[in-house]
Amino acid sequence: MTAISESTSDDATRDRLLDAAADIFATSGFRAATVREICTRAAANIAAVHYHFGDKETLYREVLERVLRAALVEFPPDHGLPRNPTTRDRLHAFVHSFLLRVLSTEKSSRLMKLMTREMAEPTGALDQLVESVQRPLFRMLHGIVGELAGPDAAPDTVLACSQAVVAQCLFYKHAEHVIARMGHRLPRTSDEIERLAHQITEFTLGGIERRAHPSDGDRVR
Amino acid sequence: MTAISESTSDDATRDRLLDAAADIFATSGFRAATVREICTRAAANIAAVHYHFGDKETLYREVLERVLRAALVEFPPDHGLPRNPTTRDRLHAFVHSFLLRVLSTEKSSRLMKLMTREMAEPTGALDQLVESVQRPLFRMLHGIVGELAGPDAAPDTVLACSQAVVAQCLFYKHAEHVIARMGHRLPRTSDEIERLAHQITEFTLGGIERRAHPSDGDRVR
Amino acid sequence: MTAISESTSDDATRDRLLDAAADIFATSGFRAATVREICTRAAANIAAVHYHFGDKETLYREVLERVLRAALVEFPPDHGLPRNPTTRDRLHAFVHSFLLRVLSTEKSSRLMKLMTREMAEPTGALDQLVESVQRPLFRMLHGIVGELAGPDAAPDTVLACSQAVVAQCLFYKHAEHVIARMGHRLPRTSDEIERLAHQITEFTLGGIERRAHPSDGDRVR
Amino acid sequence: MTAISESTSDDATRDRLLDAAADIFATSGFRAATVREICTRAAANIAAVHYHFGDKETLYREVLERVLRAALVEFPPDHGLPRNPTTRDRLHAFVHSFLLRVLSTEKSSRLMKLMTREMAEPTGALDQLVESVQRPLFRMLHGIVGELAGPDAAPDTVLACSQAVVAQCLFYKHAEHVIARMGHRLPRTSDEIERLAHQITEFTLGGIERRAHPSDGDRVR
DNA sequence: TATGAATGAGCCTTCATTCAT
DNA sequence: AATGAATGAAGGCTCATTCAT
Repeated sequence: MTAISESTSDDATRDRLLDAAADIFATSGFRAATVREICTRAAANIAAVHYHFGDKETLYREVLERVLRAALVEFPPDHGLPRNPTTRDRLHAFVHSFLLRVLSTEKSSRLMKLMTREMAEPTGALDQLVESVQRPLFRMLHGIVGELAGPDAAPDTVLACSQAVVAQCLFYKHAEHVIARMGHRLPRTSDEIERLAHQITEFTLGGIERRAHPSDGDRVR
Repeated sequence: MTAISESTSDDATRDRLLDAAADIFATSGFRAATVREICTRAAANIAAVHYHFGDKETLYREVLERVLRAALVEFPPDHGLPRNPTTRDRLHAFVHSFLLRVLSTEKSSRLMKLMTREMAEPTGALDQLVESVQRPLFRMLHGIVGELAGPDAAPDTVLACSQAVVAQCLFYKHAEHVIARMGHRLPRTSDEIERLAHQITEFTLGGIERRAHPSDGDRVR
Repeated sequence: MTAISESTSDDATRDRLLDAAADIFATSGFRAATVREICTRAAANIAAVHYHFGDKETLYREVLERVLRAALVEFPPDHGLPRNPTTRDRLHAFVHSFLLRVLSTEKSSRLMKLMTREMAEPTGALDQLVESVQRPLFRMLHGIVGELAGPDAAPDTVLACSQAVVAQCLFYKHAEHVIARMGHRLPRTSDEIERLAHQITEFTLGGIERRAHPSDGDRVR
Repeated sequence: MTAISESTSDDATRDRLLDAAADIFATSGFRAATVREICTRAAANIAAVHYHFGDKETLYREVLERVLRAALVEFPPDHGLPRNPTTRDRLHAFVHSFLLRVLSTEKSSRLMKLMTREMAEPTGALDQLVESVQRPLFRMLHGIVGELAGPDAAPDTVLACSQAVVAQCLFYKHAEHVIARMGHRLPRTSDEIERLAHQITEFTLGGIERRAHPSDGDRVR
């Protein structure tokens, strides 16, 4: 009942609940996941979720936030950047870390699908994530793309190109099942992810150049 | 009692069910949608879904297939193509029609979200759709990109560039809510969609060129 | 609409319904059988049962009665009796025909299970059957047993012995599944049924004798 | 709130459910019985059956097993046997206890009808009961009949005579309704049951004797 | 006469949440 | 602080029956 004993035992159960919930939400989605299953896997009482988090949705939000933060810590957007990076280096690092967060480990991968799900079908947990995580990231990307496009590029163009980068990165998570069903290989290993990062970076550089300097003419027929 | 009302009402209930189901599935997703609500909105009895479709999932599949086919009829991938189109024209038409299917009308837009949802969280209805709809479309796109990249382009490159096109088009539907929450404008009017189609086409052409002819050097810093 | 065309077409559907219902009731029991399945198998409309019989239960009663009458016609209780039968012959014929009705053909066998079911769980269809079929049969058996027991036998004894005969015959239908599960063979062929009839007859004669002439002493330890 | 009511009410709901289920299953059978009615009679919530038993069928199996075990404890097959029983005593005790289990108290009687029902229309709960209860009982009976028939009796004969015993005992439960409808009295009181046990025992002894020693000739015409 | 779409009551089950202990 | 039995609303589905044609 004291603060000490409280925080000790509590936190253990609380953490087990968060871990179990992450697994089960990732596997089944928000609706299909059941509080009972989460508590069972966490070796906790059926009432534990209500006790520690109030309700299922609050638990879900905490899981989402926690997972996203952990991924950002493991793979920050300046991941693997050299000392004096070029703008291109920074774009590549952004893309590469994005893909790593989204595709790398089995666990992280499954958990990141929650984000994809959330984007297609927001449950209300999305709002806070947009503000605390996605907006800063996108702002960083927007800055990089702005530098690449140059000072004369139209704001619309910079925005569209930035969105194209995000679109390409998310696609491999979002369309995961369709890609697999079409018979195409999904990047899983470090090498595959690195190669994909390179491809996206190059593709993007080409796109930006053409959008930013249309005066060069259409070299492609 | 007249011959007219007779023939009209033959499949009236069935059609009303399909319409109502499209609305509600689009709004709530498969799991959250309830048969009761669908029947109520269709002004039909609770048992009507079972009578006409067997179960909820079959109704869902029929809605999905029906919506997709209707969209493809309204906006075919060669939508608005001139008599003797260049390859670039064909890419633009593909992208433009894709966006129109996904973003244009309020109704179609909401319905297409079902596809996005399905891609993130397949229910089994996806398989048949991949085969009957998505694979042929992707093959067409792959052909176009192959022509643009030229005969010397690596197969991997052509595939990746094709995926980049799909990724950009889907993004505006898939990340709809996030885009809105970030304060960016979603293309809704014909003009906006047309402009976006142009942007994606140009971006893609730039990307393909750079990926296909890397020897040109990195003109962007 | 004339009486002629009426009876022709009607009777055909009606008969198909009765046949189909017999099969399905026999297989699934009254509750588990569905009107839809019966109509489908009879290649009739879903409303046909209501049209021809009023409701499911009336159809059931007609099936039951029809099956029982058919079995009694095929295997009457004096089945195979010689010209001047002894009382023992008549007992044997009674038992044998009883077993044949209950065990012989696959179809008849399954249908007779309806009777067993009905005895354990009467649906209201039993009353009329008791009166029209079972009471006359039992009266005949009671007469036979009375002759065998002799004029001095107590009424109670005659009744109990008659019931013992019925009990033995019904057992092989009623406990069918348990017998099979215990690993014992169920009589199916004519020979097996005939042998069982002989066994039951002999057992019964022994029982009657001992009950009717207890003065003989207990020869069995 | 007291310790007493606490420990008592631990499984109170579960027990009330079992009692209510026994009543209602006995009256209506498995299919016709509804979970709602059971819960209502047990003064429990509609979800209580799921919580305590998982589903309707598991509840049914537990009721069946419980009823059978209780009956076997109250009336074991050596019920009322003297110190040094003869084989005939043991047959009588077997028959008598069988009848008591099946016919005695109102409650037990109704519950035992579940077994009868189960035998005519097994739901899958029968298998375990056959193994755990019926097979050992039948083996015991088979031993008794074997002793009575003597070492020279054919195995077939011993089996058939044993089945005849079971058939006679079950008949009064299985054909309960028919017997009543025919106007014959069903044994209910201890005296009536005892008299019936005596009748069946004697009838069986006579039957066994005749089947086992056919050389004695047919004393009954 | 015969159809088959439509009805509505009801069943089993599921699940997040609550509450007495 | 923590439990787990109990709750009650709701969901998908089934089926005999009805009714307009």
